[in-house]
Amino acid sequence: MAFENQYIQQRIEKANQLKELGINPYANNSDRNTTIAKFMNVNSDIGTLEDKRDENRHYIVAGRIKLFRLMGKASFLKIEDESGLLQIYVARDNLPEGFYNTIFKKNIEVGDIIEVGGYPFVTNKGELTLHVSDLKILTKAISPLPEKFHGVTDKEIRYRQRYLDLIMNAEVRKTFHTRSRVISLTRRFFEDKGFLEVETPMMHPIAGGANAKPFVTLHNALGVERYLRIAPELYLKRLIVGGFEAVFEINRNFRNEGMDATHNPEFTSIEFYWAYKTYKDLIVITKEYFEYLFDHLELPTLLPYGDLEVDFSKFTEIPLVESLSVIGNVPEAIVNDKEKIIAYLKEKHIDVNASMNLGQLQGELFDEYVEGKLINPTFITHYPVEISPLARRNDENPELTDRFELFIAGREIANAFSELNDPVDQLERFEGQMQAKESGGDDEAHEMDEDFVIALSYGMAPTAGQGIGIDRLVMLLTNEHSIRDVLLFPAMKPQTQETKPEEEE
RNA sequence: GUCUUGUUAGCUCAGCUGGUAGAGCACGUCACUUUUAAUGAUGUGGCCGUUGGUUCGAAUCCAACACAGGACACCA
Repeated sequence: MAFENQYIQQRIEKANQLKELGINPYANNSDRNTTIAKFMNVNSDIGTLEDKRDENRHYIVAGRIKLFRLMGKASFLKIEDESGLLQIYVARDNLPEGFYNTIFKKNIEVGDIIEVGGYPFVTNKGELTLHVSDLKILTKAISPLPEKFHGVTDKEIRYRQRYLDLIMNAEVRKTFHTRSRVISLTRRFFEDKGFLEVETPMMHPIAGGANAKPFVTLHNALGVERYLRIAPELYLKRLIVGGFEAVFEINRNFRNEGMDATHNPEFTSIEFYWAYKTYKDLIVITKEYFEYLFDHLELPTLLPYGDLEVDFSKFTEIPLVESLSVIGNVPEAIVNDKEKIIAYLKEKHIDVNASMNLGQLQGELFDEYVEGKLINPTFITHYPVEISPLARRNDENPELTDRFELFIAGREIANAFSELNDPVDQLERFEGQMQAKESGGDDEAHEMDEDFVIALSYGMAPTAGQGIGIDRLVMLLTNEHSIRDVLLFPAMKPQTQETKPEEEE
């Protein structure tokens, strides 16, 4: 059972005692009239006063008890609200007759949420403190909090019971404040640029827009399977066909793949599509976007990330094939020769499927020798057409695409390209992907989406589009190294319960 | 999916080459009206992740399983 623990039983008993005394331990309302941060701010002058106190000021604050130091007829407590931590001084003789001994000392403890009224003063040790004359319990906590000094460090508890993590760890709260700011700023940035925020389906008849395994669900009324979306791309481009010229969507994608420090089955991205623009315009807007974020988040352009230091004033560009030799130190003579790449990789004991085409092999080389070395922001441009089924071919070299991916701290942060708007080419690319799937080489190849090809057949203006992984971006900006630390409720395996008795028949 | 490390009180952790459980905090009781992880005294609290095996005897050794962390593989 849930509440059989002895400490919880003790606390339930205290809640019952409060009820018997006519005090509801789950109060209906609070008369709080300021936050702790405002209290600290407004009363920062108290220490300069002659008595170090001002009994004419009166504030009511509320918060959770984090520390309880009881010293006979007086106590010091620390209470915390979202804005900060405040010491309060509670003395017997300042409270109604009997309150201190029968209610306060006996039935109020660490973890409870209380409301206190009183005046500000500064203690002998120099700490701004609220001198309490009224105290009311707002919410009784019947489960005890983790230990006051070490807090909760067990990652499993922190993720499964995130509320405990948030109660105990102020820096975790700060990370999620930053995450919220990033999303809010992103929205504002694109709105200010004239983009329209749209919502496209989360349940797709065809899992398109990326190469990934989807989650499958069943729509009972229609009797059909639906896929949780792996990307919103094909719907957003349909909107460009429809005449919207700049759209964006910030939302979740779902991919039925492994979980690790940089992958969660559901993750947040922004995708935006911009008509009459090319990938070169996207490079410009991406730089502006980062500048905007750093400005508003007040981050230094020389940003530490673990052992690394990322210089956000130094965005560079380099074509993918060139990066193989220049950054990856792969011999220049082999990078455009399929057989030589296979031989080279074999020599380095890297397994490759012999049926891979040149573009895929160049992608392999890039992943192996270049990606991890891209610390400062780097736009890798001109991806091979074979690994870019939705991107426009380059005018000078049709084997390449007008595409880039942005890498920072050795990780992909964004993927962008001038969109393929030739419907016949798009159809052929889908067919090529289907072949790759059937020949067994690539079980995550892109699905055929005929309806999308038909949409393109009505004409999509030249358009550039980009996706940015918000979770990884937040990781970068908050110096976190696991995606779980920037997701409030990361995916976890269920904990095994005792076997259900009714299923034993 | 593979490898690897971990799982002991509400929390943070000890527990050696097997002899049947320890600390700090928290909690209970007592003292204490300016403390800073308050202090002093005293007490309660354990399916030692689960299941099996070895053994006279298992928190400890072995195996399987579950969950978690890390690394690799795949992906964003």
